[in-house]
Amino acid sequence: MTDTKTRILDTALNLFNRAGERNVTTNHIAEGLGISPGNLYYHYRNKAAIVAALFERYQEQIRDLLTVPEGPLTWQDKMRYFEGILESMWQARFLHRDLAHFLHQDAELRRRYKVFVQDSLERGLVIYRSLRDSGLIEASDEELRGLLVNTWVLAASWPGFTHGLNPDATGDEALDRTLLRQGIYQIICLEAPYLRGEALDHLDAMKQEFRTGDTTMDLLFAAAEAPPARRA
Amino acid sequence: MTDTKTRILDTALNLFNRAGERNVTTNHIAEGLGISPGNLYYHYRNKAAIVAALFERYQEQIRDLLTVPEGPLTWQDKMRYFEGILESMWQARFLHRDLAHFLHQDAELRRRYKVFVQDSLERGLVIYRSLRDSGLIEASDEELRGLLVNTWVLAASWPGFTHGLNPDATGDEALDRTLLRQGIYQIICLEAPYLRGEALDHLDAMKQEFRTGDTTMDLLFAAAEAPPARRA
DNA sequence: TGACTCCTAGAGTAATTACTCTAAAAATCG
DNA sequence: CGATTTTTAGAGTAATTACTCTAGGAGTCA
Repeated sequence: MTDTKTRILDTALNLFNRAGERNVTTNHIAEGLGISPGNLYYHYRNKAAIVAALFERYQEQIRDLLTVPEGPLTWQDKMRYFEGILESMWQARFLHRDLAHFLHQDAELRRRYKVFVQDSLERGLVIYRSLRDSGLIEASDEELRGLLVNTWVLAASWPGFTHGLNPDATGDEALDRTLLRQGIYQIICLEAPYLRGEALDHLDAMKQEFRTGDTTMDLLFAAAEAPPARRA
Repeated sequence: MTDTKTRILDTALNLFNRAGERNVTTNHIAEGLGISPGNLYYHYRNKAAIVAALFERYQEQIRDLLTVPEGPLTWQDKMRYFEGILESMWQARFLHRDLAHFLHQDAELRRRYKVFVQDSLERGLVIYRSLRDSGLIEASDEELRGLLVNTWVLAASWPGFTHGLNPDATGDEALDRTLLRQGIYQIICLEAPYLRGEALDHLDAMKQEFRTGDTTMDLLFAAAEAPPARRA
């Protein structure tokens, strides 16, 4: 069995995602994996240390995913990476949800987070430029920067946004995946105007693949307005 | 003097924005405007009631701002409305920051929020369509929907995002305004690819007006990478 | 002035919760 | 096996904090 230290992290992550860090006590975590509170505090100095450890784990994942091998990128490559990143962000969604509070409490975390964002954006810019070199997108450096920031904020905020709209189905794995896919669709929308060549050819298919109309869009755009003309 | 009830709201809003709702006790609020805790509880049943009242006030503001008069819109008109909306979202930034928690706790709030988002997106769609009719933007209904959702999420998340990157200067009014303006810039970036006609003519000027390069972009993109070529 | 309602004060309480402490079991090692 | 270190248990504590309760001031209207 994996060691207690990482089992604590896994359990905490689950509970945090489900109920929000604020609503999960250290006793809950201990109870959640069948150990005593004292035991938990033997492994982690305090609750903040657990959060910090989860944060570290998350950062490493993202950093790895944003490390792209040499050579020209295909559009499929890029989408594959992208799904991984969104997936990681999704798995640690409680972090972004309660980020403001963590950063408010912990100056060291603040410093590290700032570096993390800067580093991620730089790596993202490298990727986008590589895509531009491959003729898959067309945009100025300035446009790329704007796009990148928007992509980042959207990706980081999407889990919290959708969870707010549909918090009833807590732990519904299928719905979760649907909402995650819709998030990818939204980011495709973000990039769509800049796509060229092969990427443009796949755009419609991509949109088709990730749009989850009936679940999410109908959640957002209620039936009140005129339907998309076709469905009638 | 304004009545105690709204003074409580104003004080609470300030403190919540500054420190996060979680870190502001009812005693803090009372102390903040020089009344007793008991007095506060005479006016509001509990802390959640204060949040709910602020939420209500915020929703009304946004709803009003998204109610656009008849007739064709100019691009300037639209930007004017937009600034107002962003401003309102900024003033109630603690709400979006801690939204997940509030929605988690209160089923009624959840219902109202969902309706609010749907209503806002519908109103936004009306505005975008009107801009399309005026020849200021060109996009399919589907593209408009995607754009709209992204705009909403970005606008709602921007305050929390920037605050996370620079939480040291709490209450620095000048910096706050700068970050708000950068948020508008980001949304311009979002819309830019769809602009046509008169809107396109003003695009560069708009970007110029709202970009706050030295403060924010340098906050995001550290000096590590090659500078934008021009500045050297 | 007197009665009545609205508003205010502030000490006090009950419950939550992060965290501590002691001691014992389990594992590791010579 | 004996000694030492690592891991576990779980009862207990101190502090925070949302909220209550009683009692008194301040307008208002007859």
